[in-house]
Amino acid sequence: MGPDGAGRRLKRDFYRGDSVELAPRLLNKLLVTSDGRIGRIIEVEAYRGEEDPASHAYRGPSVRNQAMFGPPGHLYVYMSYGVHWCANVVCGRVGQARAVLLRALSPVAGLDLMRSARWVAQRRQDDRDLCRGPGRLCQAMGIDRSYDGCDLTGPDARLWLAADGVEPPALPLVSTRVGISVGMDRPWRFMVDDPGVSRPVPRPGSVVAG
DNA sequence: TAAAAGATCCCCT
DNA sequence: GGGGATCTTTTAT
Repeated sequence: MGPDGAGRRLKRDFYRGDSVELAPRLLNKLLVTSDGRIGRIIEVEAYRGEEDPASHAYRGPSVRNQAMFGPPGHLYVYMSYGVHWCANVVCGRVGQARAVLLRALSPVAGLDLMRSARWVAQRRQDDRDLCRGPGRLCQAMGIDRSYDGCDLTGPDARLWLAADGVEPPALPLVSTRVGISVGMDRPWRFMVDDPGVSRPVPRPGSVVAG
């Protein structure tokens, strides 16, 4: 742990690789907010710009996906079905539109803030569901439209990633991505099997290693 | 006008 | 722990 109690903040160079290469390296890293919320990344999906029919960037730049085409180390936030926000870590080079969707965290710190951000009227209040799923993750961490395009490496960042010495799994769970109708053949979903959080279940017919 | 990188919620066993 | 209805923005046709 670093002096701020949340490991060392990742720098720009960490994000320069391709999304398929970066995604498994994000596992077990910490997602940290400036108000003390910390979660360990346990599930991600890689999206690959113009080469990936499931990517928002497949048909080129638009108002929404602008951040995906920008520099690495920034965040791309979009609204899914008018209901929930989803957060992606932009990587690769400018113009490539590579990004990794953050799908689940294991809560580490600031759980009271996460709970108050999420449980307004829900009947079922289970800490295992606090950051499980891209929508719940964003709600718990306070990520909304105002975070779209923000720099995760800037000195005044409200949100960043950190490493605390816990390495990514040597053999992560791997499967096809969730909720897409094209590009289903690509095994670009990566997971840590965290007993503290509901077990992620790869879809039938998917490739599973480890 | 229709589809979307559905997930989340409630209700049920 | 599992299944189905529902939420309502954004983009593409």
